[in-house]
Amino acid sequence: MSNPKTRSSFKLLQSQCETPASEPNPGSESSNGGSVSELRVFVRKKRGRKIIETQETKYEAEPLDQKQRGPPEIEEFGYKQVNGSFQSSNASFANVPTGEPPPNWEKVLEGIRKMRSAEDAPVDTMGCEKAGNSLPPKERRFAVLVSSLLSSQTKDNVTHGAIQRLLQNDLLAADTIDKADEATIKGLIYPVGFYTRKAANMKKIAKICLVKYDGDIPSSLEELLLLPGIGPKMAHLVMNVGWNNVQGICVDTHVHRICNRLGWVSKPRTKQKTSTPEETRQALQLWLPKEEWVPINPLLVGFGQTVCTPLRPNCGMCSVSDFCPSAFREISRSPSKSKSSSPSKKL
DNA sequence: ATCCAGACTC
DNA sequence: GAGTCGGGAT
Repeated sequence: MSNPKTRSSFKLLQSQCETPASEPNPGSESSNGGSVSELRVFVRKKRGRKIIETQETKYEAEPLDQKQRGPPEIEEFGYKQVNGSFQSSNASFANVPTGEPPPNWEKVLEGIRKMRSAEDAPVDTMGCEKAGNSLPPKERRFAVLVSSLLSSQTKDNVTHGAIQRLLQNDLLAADTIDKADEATIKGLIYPVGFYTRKAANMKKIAKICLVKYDGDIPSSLEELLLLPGIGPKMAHLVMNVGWNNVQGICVDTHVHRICNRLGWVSKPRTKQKTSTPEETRQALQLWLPKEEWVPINPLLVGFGQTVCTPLRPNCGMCSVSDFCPSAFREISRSPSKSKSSSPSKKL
């Protein structure tokens, strides 16, 4: 059956724009850009939370002060401080999986691929990057960032419409968004999910990109994570699509849920399920070969929307249920709210 | 009325 | 860890 309500943001991943690896990385330079006049950007990490403020005063950037706060929570990204400035972390990231792969994982993956292809999944082949394709690299990357921001919790066509309206109004670049009215942006991106916050985040992101990255986007994972509204999932997506640089697996709730059902991930040194997508990502990266890091997402997203659904997984139609420890075992969620003694009576 | 799904707050 | 945001689909 067709699946018209694909809300994956990962169509972005499918058609990889040709991004020369030799592209300049303005964002990876030190954060002391300097010569921008009147603007002030504080980027600071406090107990793992983002604190980002922008004001119309003087430019000044503060790198993360991890020393003062104990061990950083993103140490695995290879974050480093050198003379108070950021350093690109690509080289320091250990990307060789060393953990023990779960049994039959290759069969399971192949089985899921078959299910997905048989189902003519429409998950991809269009997307916001189309709008960006005609743009020069810097603008294209910015469009990718905005598209990612908008696409979360939003269906493809809605996201696409919003991007088109932004494009028509010349509001898909850092400088123009920075000047634009927040209410205008809000109106243009409606009805994407959480449009109010996203409009505000777009303004902040535009300002930060303008001041700190000369209108480009951050080129490292940890700097992307500092942008408001950009969390682990989107940061990895943007690294993949925007920079063609795979730093980690893009784990959303589908990947999180399915990997746990399959018994592919667990908390360190235990057999307990992971409790967050971040935890899942780290556990998965311990053993999954890197060639699979990008394709695993669109694969499991589609699978998770059609077969291995959150509420009632269709184990009966799943060809890999024999390998799945959770097959036919997931019971309906706790009927927490049903009040009346007889839940079947509805009027 | 419930579910969806990512980032963030408390 | 639970609640919040904001629509749309069911």
